[in-house]
Amino acid sequence: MNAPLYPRLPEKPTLDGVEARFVETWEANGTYSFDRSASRDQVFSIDTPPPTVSGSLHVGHVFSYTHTDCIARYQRMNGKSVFYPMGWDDNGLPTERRVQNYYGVRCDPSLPYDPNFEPPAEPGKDQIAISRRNFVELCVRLTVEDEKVFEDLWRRLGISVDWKHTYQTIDVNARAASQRAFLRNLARGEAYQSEAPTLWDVTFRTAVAQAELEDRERPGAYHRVGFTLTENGEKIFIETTRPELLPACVALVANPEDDRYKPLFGKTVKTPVFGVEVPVLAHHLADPEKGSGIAMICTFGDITDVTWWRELQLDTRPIIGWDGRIIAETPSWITTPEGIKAYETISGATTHTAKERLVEILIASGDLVGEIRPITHPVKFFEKGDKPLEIVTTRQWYIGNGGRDVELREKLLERGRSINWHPEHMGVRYKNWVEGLTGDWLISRQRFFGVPIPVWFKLDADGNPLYDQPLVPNEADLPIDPAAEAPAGFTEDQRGVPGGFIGDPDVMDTWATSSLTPQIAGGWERDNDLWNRVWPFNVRPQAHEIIRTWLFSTVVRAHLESNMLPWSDASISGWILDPDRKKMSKSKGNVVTPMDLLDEHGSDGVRYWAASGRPGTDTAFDVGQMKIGRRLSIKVLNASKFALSLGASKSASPADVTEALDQAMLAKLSLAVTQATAAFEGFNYTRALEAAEGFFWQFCDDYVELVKDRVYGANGEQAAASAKAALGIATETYLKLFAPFLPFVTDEVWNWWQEGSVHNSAWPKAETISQFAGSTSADVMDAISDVLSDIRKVKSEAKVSMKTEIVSATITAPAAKIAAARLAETDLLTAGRITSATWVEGNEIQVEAVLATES
RNA sequence: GGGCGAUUAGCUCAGGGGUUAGAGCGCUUCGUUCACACCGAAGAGGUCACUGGUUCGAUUCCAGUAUCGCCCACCA
Repeated sequence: MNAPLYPRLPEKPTLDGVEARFVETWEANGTYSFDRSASRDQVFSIDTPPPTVSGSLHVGHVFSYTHTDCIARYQRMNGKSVFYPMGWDDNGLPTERRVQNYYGVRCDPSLPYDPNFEPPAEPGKDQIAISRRNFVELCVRLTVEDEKVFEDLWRRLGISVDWKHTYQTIDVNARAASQRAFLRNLARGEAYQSEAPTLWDVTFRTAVAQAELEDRERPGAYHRVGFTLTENGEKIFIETTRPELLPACVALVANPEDDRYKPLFGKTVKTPVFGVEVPVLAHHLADPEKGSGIAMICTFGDITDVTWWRELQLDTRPIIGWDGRIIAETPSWITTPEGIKAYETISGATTHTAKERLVEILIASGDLVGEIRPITHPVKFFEKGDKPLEIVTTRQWYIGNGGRDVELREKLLERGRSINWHPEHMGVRYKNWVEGLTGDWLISRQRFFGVPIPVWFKLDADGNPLYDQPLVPNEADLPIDPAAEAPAGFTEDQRGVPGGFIGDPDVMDTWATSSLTPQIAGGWERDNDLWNRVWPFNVRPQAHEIIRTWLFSTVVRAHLESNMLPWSDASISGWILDPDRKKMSKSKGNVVTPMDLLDEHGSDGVRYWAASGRPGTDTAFDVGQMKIGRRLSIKVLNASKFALSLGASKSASPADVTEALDQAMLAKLSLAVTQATAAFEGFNYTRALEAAEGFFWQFCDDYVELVKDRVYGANGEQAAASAKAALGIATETYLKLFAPFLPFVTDEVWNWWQEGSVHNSAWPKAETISQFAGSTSADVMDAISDVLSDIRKVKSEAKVSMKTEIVSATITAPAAKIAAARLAETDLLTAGRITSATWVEGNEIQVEAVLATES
């Protein structure tokens, strides 16, 4: 016996233990390390989405991160140094909530920092008030634990990130980058403060941006209320769903074309009960079809009110406070005894209670007429909130995003058109969003666990903040916390004192930080060497529902700071749907734990399912697909073992491949490589997988069967060598084609007979493989497969074993097919166990056979 | 109200102006136990949502309709 060709080839291949082993090997060998010596054109950089760590990972994460990983692995094999960092989004409200519940604490920014604070082992009944810095420390402590769990899952799934490059959206670098970018926006006049009507969540007591809104259908009711024309006492009826805002009424409005109300324009009416005189005005947004065709404008019931208030330059008469309750103090514009009395009954009440009480008063006074008509209508909510938003006038920070600047908007639209969208139609969502912007980007939030707005305000002699002259820190000192540090030229004991200063109490919107993920991960202004190798990034992978938020805001920041796109390509993934075609969500109880899936179906199996979900397409959660992936992995294991045990050679030259069948198979392989490569270049991992899979099954089912006998030497040494050369090239190549999808099994097989990792090997080149195919066409392989299939059919229909001998066969086929198939006639007859064959020209492939009688 | 996408086999999905529309699962039948029972082979199964139009030819292109999903909208 000769020494075995491949000593590492196992007797009985298995997937058991493969995942744990390679997770360790890859880490130890730095298989996925980013090569910092590569120049920008040799780098492929990925702006990885940072998952929210306060939640749990679900199948949707596994799905979309696999897509990106397949692309990353292809690029790495294709010779790029792949910059594939991982971020954790641990900034913002979800983490705050989790920390409050987990430790039983709440943040009180007015408290001083306590360096010795330790949370209780068990959260107590009453929340303990702690300083912002203490609170943030707890947030960091908890998120570090959560992030470990995430990392373990990603490693197990085979996500090929370089774990030396991680960031948190609350870490020092992220805070410094957010503050630096903000200060530059401020210096250039792109960031500004404004005292303006703001969408306000009364539960969280924070402002909310346009991008964070969602509509929810809520019950409401039309109330028909009479106003009195000042000049003659005539009644004008309006319909409103918010009668409690009557004391905030500043005008009535109707459409300028509405003949019913034309005579009233310019005149005044008095509000019922409160007796406040307000004008009747015309505006094109007033819809004659709605209600009675004339509406009351209040400050502020909805955002149309804000538009009217701004465009018609109306008075401001707010009655709703930051807590969502009617302001306690009776407003100055209510002067009649009846009005004051009515206001006192609703003062301090929630809007809900105020509505009930005021309706009673209006009914009693006869000003509310007819039936109250219940309706269902959409109401604006903060996407994370439980109560309808109110509109409250507050001082907030904004960054220009084109919402109020036509020129900037056009530039941002142009940026959107320059992105390579995958799939292409996703670009429309960007366009729609930018065209629909109605205001600038509100970035300040009245929360604690976030990046502080890095400014202070000087206090005048009376202790009033001078908001128009913010004091800013030096960039070198970032990040700073204005609640804990004093500005230059001041000392901490001057905080809050007349003539001293105060820190801006607000933090930035979470998107104000995550809009800088390329800058944070890429070392902007922190590691110029790294930055110049990765910026601008190649691709932003993300989900479609956050195009308006994450994607758009990242484009805005890059445009303002660098005057360029942050990446050339955007790869948009779909959602996971449950079998009812609904988006999977926790509340429905249909979320499956990813780790359980990996245990059951194997990482490669789960990845196969993920990779079969096409770019941008919502995909059904389907364990069937995972089982197929697992089956494919096992097939790769067995087929490879067989090919190698047959003597597949490691280093063949084109001259070795002399047999037509072998050449035809390699021609097919070359075609598959061409298709897979083109698909990957277009970010279409699914099509690349299909190309690999299509080849592989034909290779297993037909080619291997056809060469079995020849490779053992049935037709001589040279014919056997040809098969061994072809088997070797095919095995090496399909392992590479599958490597981005099935990283574990492919590296396992690679290790049996090659050095290093398949993931660091070179992506196959179609031209190289076609040299081995010579002039033989890929069609020849298909013709042979077709005839082989018909030979099997004869046996299958006769219900006999495939091993049954055929004494003689008549094979009918079109001339071209005959010519092609006969190039491999010997292999075909051997595999079909056909003693003699007659070839006849005809329209269709058909095999008639005389079967040997079974012994 | 505006926009985008989808509608193809029982199921999950590909495809594409040109013979007979594909894959996997499931199903039926058969086979096999020195590559693979986490196996193999063969087979059955489709009016390509509907209505028009362009074309020699439409499942494919165009227009409209319906249903579903998503995004957006000024929600009195």
